[in-house]
Amino acid sequence: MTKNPSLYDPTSRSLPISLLRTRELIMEVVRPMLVRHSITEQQWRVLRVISEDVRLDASTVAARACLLAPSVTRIVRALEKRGFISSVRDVSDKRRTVLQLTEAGDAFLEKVSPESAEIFAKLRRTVGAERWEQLTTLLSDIRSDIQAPDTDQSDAKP
Amino acid sequence: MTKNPSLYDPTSRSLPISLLRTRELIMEVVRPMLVRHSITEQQWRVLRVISEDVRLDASTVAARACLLAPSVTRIVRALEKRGFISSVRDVSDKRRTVLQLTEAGDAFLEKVSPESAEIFAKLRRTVGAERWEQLTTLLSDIRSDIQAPDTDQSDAKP
DNA sequence: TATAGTTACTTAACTTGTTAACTAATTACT
DNA sequence: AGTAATTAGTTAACAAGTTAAGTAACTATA
Repeated sequence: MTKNPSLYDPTSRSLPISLLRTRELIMEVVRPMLVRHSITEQQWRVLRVISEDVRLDASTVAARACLLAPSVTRIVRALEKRGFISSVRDVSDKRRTVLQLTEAGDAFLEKVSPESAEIFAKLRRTVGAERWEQLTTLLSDIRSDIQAPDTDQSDAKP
Repeated sequence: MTKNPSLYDPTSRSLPISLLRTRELIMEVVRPMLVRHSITEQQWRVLRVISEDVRLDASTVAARACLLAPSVTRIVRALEKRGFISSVRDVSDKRRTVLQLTEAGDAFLEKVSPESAEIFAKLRRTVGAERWEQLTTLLSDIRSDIQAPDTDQSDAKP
């Protein structure tokens, strides 16, 4: 059996693995809070995404929360049952479902907010505010690059 | 219903969500390759992790591949069946399972390697080598910070 | 204005991940 | 040495994600 360490980056420098491990480390700190409030990670993401806009259709929420459509169907049902969001058929395009935060959903976010803020403030102190900012900015920039791979068409399809 | 945009960071700057979205964007490019070689993301991570050391126990693999123990049990069985790894009971601690890459597993990694390298080289070019390095380094550093929250014991338990 | 093609979402079947309970082995304590 | 506590891993039951097929609505085109 040949050990060939030069074939791949060490997993500590593989970007997908590195992103996953870092996220996992952060979520270990955050998860207990979500459990206390009886909400899943995915439901939490959907709430956060919906709270950013007045009205959002299900597909957009799926994309922004990194979920597939069938998962969103279930999560929306759960959040609706809990009274945190409303889902209404779009009048101008009856295929679409328009999702909105309810007052109860908004109140829930407000209730959880201080706890969440404290956790992240502490994490931010641990890694240093500067580096924290650096990371969020880098991630955001890199996503833009990948989504809109700039003017270089050298190996784009003809 | 009150829209209160100041309660939380926009999701684009929330670190857990940002890490997830960035990873998702990268995996969209990588996934077709894994599908072509009939291997799941999780199996791939386990293979990569195991390939980094001569022998590794299942718990260590679980931690490094961001998987839970029961998932590792299943994945190990699948990779073993495919002949990519061997799992043997540790002689000095009979609770432990020692995992090792087989020749076939090594050959598989070598076979997939060029494809993988090409995909990542291209991604790296897209975001710029400098920023790519910056990100991997930042992530690695930040993980160290969180794992070993340095000398500040101001709110550590007594 | 039919109709072929596409889009948005849902449902169903299957696969995976998750939690909790369990077995076996090792370590710590008296 | 003997027993309690801990650790490593597995199993089983359940929850969640995934794929593929299906329905309804909309768009483009002939």
